[in-house]
Amino acid sequence: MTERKRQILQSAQAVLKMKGYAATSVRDIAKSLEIEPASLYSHFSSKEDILKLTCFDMASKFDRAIQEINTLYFDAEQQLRMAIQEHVQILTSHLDSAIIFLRDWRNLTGESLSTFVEKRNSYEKGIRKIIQTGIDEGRFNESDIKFATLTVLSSVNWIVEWYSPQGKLNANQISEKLSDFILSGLIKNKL
Amino acid sequence: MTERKRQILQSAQAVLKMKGYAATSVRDIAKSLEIEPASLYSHFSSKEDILKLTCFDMASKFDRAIQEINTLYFDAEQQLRMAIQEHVQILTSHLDSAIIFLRDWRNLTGESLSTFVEKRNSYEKGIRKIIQTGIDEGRFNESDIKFATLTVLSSVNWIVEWYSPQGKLNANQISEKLSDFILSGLIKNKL
DNA sequence: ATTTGCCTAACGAACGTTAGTTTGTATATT
DNA sequence: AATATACAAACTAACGTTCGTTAGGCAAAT
Repeated sequence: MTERKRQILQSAQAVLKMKGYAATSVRDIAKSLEIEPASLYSHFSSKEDILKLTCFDMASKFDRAIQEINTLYFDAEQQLRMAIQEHVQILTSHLDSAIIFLRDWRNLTGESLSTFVEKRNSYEKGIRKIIQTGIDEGRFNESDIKFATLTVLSSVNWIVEWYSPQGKLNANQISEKLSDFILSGLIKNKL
Repeated sequence: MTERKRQILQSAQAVLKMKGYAATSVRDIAKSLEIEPASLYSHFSSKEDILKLTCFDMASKFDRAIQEINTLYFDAEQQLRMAIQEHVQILTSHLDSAIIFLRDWRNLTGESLSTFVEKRNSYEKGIRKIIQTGIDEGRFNESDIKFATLTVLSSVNWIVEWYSPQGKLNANQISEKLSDFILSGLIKNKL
């Protein structure tokens, strides 16, 4: 990926996050870069190519993080805290991409869509594994695993709806608060 | 609203929830009803009209629920449990509309958009008020109020991403689990 | 001399929407 | 009972616009 391509991608993402992928035209993206629409095709093969790159880039970041954490020999609580911290870190440090990744992946088509869904499920499985470990260790409540996993992911992902780099909470403060909140709902013998 | 209009609206919502508002054409909607695109305009003034009706219908359902709960003289925990139950009930019993309401409101324009955001903020304020009461009563942790509110709403709203009427959990079971989870994160002296 | 990055011009397809008309059905009048 | 009126709901045909994309060329940098 050339410097210019990365530059264009970034500008495109800034536009896409505002109106959403489907409602944003190639001409909108071009305008933000002050170039002609056709010029984009020197760098990308299609509009969907931009979406694909963005979604898969983010997916692989999450994938890398969870793979690493899953192989570490910490206990479930520590692992979950780390996973949340990494997750929040990725979201907040690539906010434009993150918003597109979370909202617009449904506009992928064909093979891209199915591969993306696979990757997403695999990540979810990584989180689920941590929670399962916590239950097996007798540390977490024996709650519905799928339910617990989705609730964790939802509260983490929603931060893109309100997070601002100028806000009073930075990424680590958010992770900590969120981890405390989530773990108090998971950890045993505390009610 | 005539019977036919309601019928068309319902069919339109079923289509819209799948591809999203922006990616769904008027022709897609018409096809699902086996009528001509132009025929839709006997019932709706524009494509956005369908979105507007859907979003504001849902918004007023939520508004009605929170208004009622806010005026009841229960304690904060009971109020929050009720609010979550009502919220889940509304989401799950109007799943198509709920998905459009949550995902596609950004496609509203002009006055509709700003009015919608107002209504949404007002609902959020209703939830926040309950949590604030809990803190004032000394029952809830003195956490960041905005943070707590958004975390509550995020975990509740995310259920539309996985809920199925055929799933093993019904609306009330989900509300209960979710309430337990959320309240364990809010209630004092339990850690 | 080749490549990179952008341009102009334009393509066909799909878009939301309008105008005007036809059809079927329920109600009111003869 | 037969006929006229009214209205709802659909139709055909088409409008101007915007869409994503392609072809081919030009200028500057390597």
